[in-house]
Amino acid sequence: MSHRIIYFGAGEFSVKPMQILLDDSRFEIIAVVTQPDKPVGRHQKMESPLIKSLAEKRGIEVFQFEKLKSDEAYQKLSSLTADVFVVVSYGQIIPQRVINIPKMGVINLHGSLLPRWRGASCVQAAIATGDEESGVTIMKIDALMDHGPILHKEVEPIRANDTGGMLFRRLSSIGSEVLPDVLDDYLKGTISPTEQNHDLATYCKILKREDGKIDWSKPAEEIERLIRAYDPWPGTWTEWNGKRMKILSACLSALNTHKPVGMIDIIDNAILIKCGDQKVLEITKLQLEGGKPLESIYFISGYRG
RNA sequence: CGCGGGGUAGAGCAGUUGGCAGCUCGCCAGGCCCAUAACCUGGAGGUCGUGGGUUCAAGUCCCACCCCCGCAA
Repeated sequence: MSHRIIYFGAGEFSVKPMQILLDDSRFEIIAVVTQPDKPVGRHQKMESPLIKSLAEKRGIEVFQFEKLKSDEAYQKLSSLTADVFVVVSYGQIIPQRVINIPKMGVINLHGSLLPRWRGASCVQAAIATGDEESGVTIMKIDALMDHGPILHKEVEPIRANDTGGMLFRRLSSIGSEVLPDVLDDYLKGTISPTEQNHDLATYCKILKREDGKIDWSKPAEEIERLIRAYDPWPGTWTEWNGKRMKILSACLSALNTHKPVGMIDIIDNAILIKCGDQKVLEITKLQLEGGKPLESIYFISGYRG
C-alpha cells in the first residue's frame, strides 16, 4: 500500500521532485498545496504556480491557501488523512499545528548542506561565498526555519564556473533522485532523524532585484562570484549613463584601466571595470535597459564615446 | 489598458529645427607582408517594424496596429 502524501511546493525547485514522486508507485500524492495565482509579468496577467498545472493534469486536487495559518487551511488538510507532508520550495512558513497534522510529520527537501545556508537563497549564497561544495538535505520540519533534524544529505561540488542556475538544476536533479528512497526508508522506520549542529548554522535572506546592484568597491573576485551566483536570479546590474545595465557574465582580467573604481572603460575590445581591490573585471556579456542580451563585442560595436 | 525604453545594412548603434541614409564590426574583391585575427584601397548590402494621414518633401510630425526589452510581480 502506497504512502499518502500531500505535496507543498511553488517554486521551480519543486517541479522535478513532484514529477518523480508522481511516477513512483510507492507514493500517492493525494493533494497539492501551492501559492495563490498572482498577477505577473509586463501585463499583470494572472499566472499559476508551476506545479498547479502538473497536478491538474493528473487530476490531483490543488489548494492555494492565502494563509496556511488559517482555520480553513487547517481543517482542510486535517480532513485528508495523509501519512506525511512533503515540502519543496513552498515559500510559506508551516505553522506548528499544520506540522502536527500528519502522523509522520513534514519532510522538506532543501538545496544546501544544512545547517549551512538556512533560508531562501541557499544556492546563491553558496556560490557567492565561495563554498567548495553544496548539496541537498532532506529533513524533518520543525517550528523553526530549516532547523529540524536531518534524514539525509547528498554532497555536490561547486565548479569554478558554476552559475546559480547551473547549480540549481544539478541540485534539483540530485534531490529528486534521492528523495523517494529516503522518504520510503523514513516512512518504514529504517532511518531516523539526527539533530542538526546548530552552532554551525548560517543564514541567507530572500533576494530581491535590488540585491543585484553591484558594489564595485568590493574585491573583484567577490563580485565575479556574485555575478555567477545571482545568474539568473536576481541578476546583477549597475548604472551606466543613467540606464540600468545588467551584467550577465564577467571574468577577472589581466588588463588594467586608469578609470576610477566602478567606471566602464573599453580597451582592446574589452569592457573593463576596476574594483575596490584595484583588480579589474572584464564584462563579457551584458544587457542594457530596453535592449537584448549582448556579447561584449556587439556592445562595443555600437559604443560611442 | 500597471510604469518606462526600443524596432534604421548580416550584428551593434547614430541620425540635430522635416531637405541626397551614416558610423563601428562583419562580408566580398584587390593591395601590403615571411605571415596575420594587424594595416591600406575599393565594393556589395536598407521598401528606415506595418498600415494610414499632414507636406513640394517624412527615418524625422500625427493616428492606429504588430513585435522586442527594462522596471514591477
